[in-house]
Amino acid sequence: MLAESNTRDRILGTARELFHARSYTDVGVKEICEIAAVQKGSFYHFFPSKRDLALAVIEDMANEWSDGFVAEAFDPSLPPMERLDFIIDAAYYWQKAAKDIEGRVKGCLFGNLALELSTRDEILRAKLIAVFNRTKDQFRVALEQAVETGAIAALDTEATASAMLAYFEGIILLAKTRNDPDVIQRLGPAIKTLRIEMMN
Amino acid sequence: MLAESNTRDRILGTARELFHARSYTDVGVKEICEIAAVQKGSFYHFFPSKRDLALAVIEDMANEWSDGFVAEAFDPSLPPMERLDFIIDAAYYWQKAAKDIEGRVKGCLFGNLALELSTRDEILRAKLIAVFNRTKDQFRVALEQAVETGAIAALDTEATASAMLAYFEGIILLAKTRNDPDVIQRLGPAIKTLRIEMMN
DNA sequence: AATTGACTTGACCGGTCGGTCAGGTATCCT
DNA sequence: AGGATACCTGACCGACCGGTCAAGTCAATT
Repeated sequence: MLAESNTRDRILGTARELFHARSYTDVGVKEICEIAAVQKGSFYHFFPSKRDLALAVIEDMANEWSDGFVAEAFDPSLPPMERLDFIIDAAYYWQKAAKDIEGRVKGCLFGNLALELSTRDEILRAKLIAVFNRTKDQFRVALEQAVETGAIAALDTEATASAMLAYFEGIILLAKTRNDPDVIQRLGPAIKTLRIEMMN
Repeated sequence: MLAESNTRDRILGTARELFHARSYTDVGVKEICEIAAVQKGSFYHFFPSKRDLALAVIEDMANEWSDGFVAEAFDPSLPPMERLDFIIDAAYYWQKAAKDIEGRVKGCLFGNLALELSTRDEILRAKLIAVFNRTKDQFRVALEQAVETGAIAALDTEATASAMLAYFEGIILLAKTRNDPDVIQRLGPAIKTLRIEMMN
């Protein structure tokens, strides 16, 4: 087999786009199938249920996110605090591209799904937590190195990393609500001012 | 008429609770009617559509939010920077109460609806922006007074207020995803460390 | 050549969705 | 008293939802 089943990938790809642009509930499997040019029955050959599709979408996107977007921004050869600017920049350009092309700031797929589904499905929620934790750890490593190199004063790197992740998701939420990517550019750099001291 | 139509209020109240606990799409008007003990036809006597109900819920909750929760936390007799601790505390106790009673951190109704609906309905989105703006203005006033009284150095109060709102929503998003109100308590106080300098 | 099994097709299912409507009751105004 | 208006009842609607299934197709294996 040449393409290792591109049908599955087509489903996965269109589902990801549609879920991101709208929401899980708002997008039906019928619509996904039509756009992916796949028959309903084929869909259910690859995914036992719509929920399992969501699981696969998260997994798929999480890898691309960790290995692409985040990995590039958190480039270890960069000075640690500069990585924060990089990830803000990356988020800005990404959302701006969506706005320019589709007219809409789509926000963070994980944040969107987290608010929509975390009260409904524990397994989905666990997956989302794992994605958030991986991103938080990237922040934490950068902070640890910044402390080591003396770029910033000692602080609670674990808590501050979580705070930065929260702020990151918060400004994207606000940018999506206002449908204005500039929010990220304007508010983003302040992520470097967040500090949580060590508790004794 | 004694109660000025408590039917409408019952619909509004149960809709608010259900939308908050789950989501707009996930809750049907049938379910709302059953719990509110109202007939379907009565529902559509008071609200032309489910969307208009959402509009009314936001309006209703926004008033309670502004006049209750936020107004108390942003008590003008408090030192300005202390108000920030108050609103974090209030958010914490609110989410903790939900967790203790219902087992779930429900998050911020406005944030939830913003991510769910802002790509789908422009009027709903405008209403949500208005709510966010009112809250942001409360942050801004507190910051302005803090600068006036010399409690903090001069900064861009408008931008910093937006940043604080974003951080506020971000930690609530994270607390909801982790289903852990302590996230708010741990990360919340760092809201005071956020700073955006004036642009020249 | 026969068999297997992954993949595809498209009709079909029961259930639920938001919304409608004809009819009824209670209250207030004239 | 009579009528208008506000509110309520519950059966009903077409559309759409996620999901099923019997009947294929086709390429690789034996």
